[in-house]
Amino acid sequence: MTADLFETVGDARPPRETIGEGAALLRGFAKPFEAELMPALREIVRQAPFRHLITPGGHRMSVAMTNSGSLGWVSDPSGYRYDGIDPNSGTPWPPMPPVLRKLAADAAAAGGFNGFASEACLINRYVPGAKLSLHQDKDELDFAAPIVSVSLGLPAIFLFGGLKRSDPTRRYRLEHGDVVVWGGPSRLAFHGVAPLADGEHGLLGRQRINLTFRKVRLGAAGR
DNA sequence: TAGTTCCA
DNA sequence: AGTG
Repeated sequence: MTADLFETVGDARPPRETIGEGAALLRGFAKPFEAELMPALREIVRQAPFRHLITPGGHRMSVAMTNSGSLGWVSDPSGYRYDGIDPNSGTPWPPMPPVLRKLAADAAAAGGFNGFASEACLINRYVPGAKLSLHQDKDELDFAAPIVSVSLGLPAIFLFGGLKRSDPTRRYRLEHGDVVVWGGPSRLAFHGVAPLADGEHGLLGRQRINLTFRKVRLGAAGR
């Protein structure tokens, strides 16, 4: 009867999960932004198409990337760096749309970090089989600011470890709309993504899109 | 070492 | 198949 209805309507998972010191998983946080988000992403990708970067070790990354904002993360045989210019076009990365800025700032605040003004939004596209091995985000100059990671499309297994590569990792299934925020003592935590399982997502099809927001430069510039 | 592969 |  009605009692059965109420039992199945309630949330099975908590909306906010602590996954480490200064690290939170915000389930479904990006859902309210979805309608504005999708056209904004389409426009960014139109101006700066996804491309597969080469690591300093000479390997082609399975994840395809592009950027939005005043700075973008790039990798080539000479190393990792942030650059204001898209090496493919020779022109600046597409500006970060207000909806992306707002999503990043709101999520950071919900994760315990007020005043987050991201300068760079790295956009990663995973197709089935694509993965990101365990690594640290340490090319930024400002480690006081957190990392904000937004999941869209197919679900993925997120690996979250400690400050040493050898630290044990925990696995979290991230679904469309989930946001992970890590900073403070977790800012340099090793993390990665397991090979994407095949599937079909109603909005994005056979792919996962991840947005990673970072503050790169030191100090008040960019705030 | 934001890589791949093998093996317990 | 997942983990280390």
